[in-house]
Amino acid sequence: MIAPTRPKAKVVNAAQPVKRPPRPERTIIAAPEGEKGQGTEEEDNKTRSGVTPPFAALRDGRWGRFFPFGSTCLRASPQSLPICYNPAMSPFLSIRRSLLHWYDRNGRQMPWRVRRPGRADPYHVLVSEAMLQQTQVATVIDYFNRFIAAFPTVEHLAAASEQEVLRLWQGLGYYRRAKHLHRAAQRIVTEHGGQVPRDVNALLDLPGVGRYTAGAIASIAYDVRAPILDGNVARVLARCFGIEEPVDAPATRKQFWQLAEELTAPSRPGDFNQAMMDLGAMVCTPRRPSCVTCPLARYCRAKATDRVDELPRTLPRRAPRTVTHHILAIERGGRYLVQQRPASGLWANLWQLPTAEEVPIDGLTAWAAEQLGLQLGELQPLDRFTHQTTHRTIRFELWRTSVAGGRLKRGAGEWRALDDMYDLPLGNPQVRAIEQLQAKRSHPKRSPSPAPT
DNA sequence: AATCCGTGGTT
DNA sequence: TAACCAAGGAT
Repeated sequence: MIAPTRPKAKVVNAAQPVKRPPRPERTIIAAPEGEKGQGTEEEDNKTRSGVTPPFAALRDGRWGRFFPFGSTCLRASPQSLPICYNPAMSPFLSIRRSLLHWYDRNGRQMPWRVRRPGRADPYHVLVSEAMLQQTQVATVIDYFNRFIAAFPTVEHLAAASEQEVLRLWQGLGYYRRAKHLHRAAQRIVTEHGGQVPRDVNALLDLPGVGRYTAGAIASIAYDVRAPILDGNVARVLARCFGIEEPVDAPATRKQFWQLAEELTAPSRPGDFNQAMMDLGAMVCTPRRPSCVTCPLARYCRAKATDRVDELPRTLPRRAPRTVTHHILAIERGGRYLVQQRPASGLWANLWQLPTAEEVPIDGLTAWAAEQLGLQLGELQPLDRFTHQTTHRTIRFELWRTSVAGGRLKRGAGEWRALDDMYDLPLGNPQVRAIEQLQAKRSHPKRSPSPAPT
């Protein structure tokens, strides 16, 4: 099998992003006037039987009227295209119908997703959408089931402690989401009578709920015609409409939202939005999309111009910074000192063994005296590992030590047995450190540990 | 507006 | 395998 060499997908990232060749004027297709606003099934049907309406198109920020998919519409790829949409139907209507038809046969089943005619529990949608932010479906499912088992209703969640919520969130990452979801539940109980709001603006007012999440909840839980724009939708739109601008550039995000709003089906907005995301996750994938099974292939400009592997473009990212943290396992009478992290920043409100962040080894003694009020015994190296986050590569070094003097400062932590630490919410590096302590607690002498550097 | 916030999956 | 990406939001 011959694999043709493909150009790298991220052209913007590969080279210097400073100078991009001037691009032809930008054009984004949008719906004709008649399809804007709160559409209905009747409106869909009416337009469907009518004449192809001219499309409004956005060119360099100015709106004009053009015929859909004609050579005048998208200057980025002016060659004539074999577009095979039903000429009696606007492309938006064709796209909606094709996508919903595909979704009815290929849509995924999920614990929080109930197929028509029944609809999902709005509380379940709220919880799932909070968990799904920047997190894949497969990762979320087990967390969602455990979470709903622990907090079956919004009242249960509102009444829980933040520690309980964080403990169920442990391992999912972006722990601020847990705090926001918890507070959102409390406000839903006190301000909305225990009912997840149906109104997008009321949803937007909840902590942790942005434009995407508000649209997702309104459309999926209540079938309100609210648009969504997530990574999947942005990718599908960029390819389907051949949009060359970086999808994560603020200037283009506005236009993607506009496009998403006008494309969202009036009759089944919840299913339409989920269909776009399923399509992006299952067919129109970031790499090697399955165009042969794509229900939108007929309309796809990226496919017609053989640019599927080029789109969507993204802005270049900053390289993560590398830092070193020292974890101190301070033992006293079979227990270890643990403390809660600050309420903001990395692993906010989670617990940890005292960890000196970006402190050189020869400063650890002074650090412990200042932060904990303790004089440390000899430092015994136990483990070292690296941990990746989005913006940092953290090199962790784990040391076991004892208390040689001093008195623990107030609020600096508490002493716990290793086996009792799993009651506390912990980030992954701390879990690993505690597991190392457990594995080596009966062999405190020599170990194939890192040499201190 | 640019940066931060976690972890796991994919190629 | 290193880079990219994921049902984004807050500051």
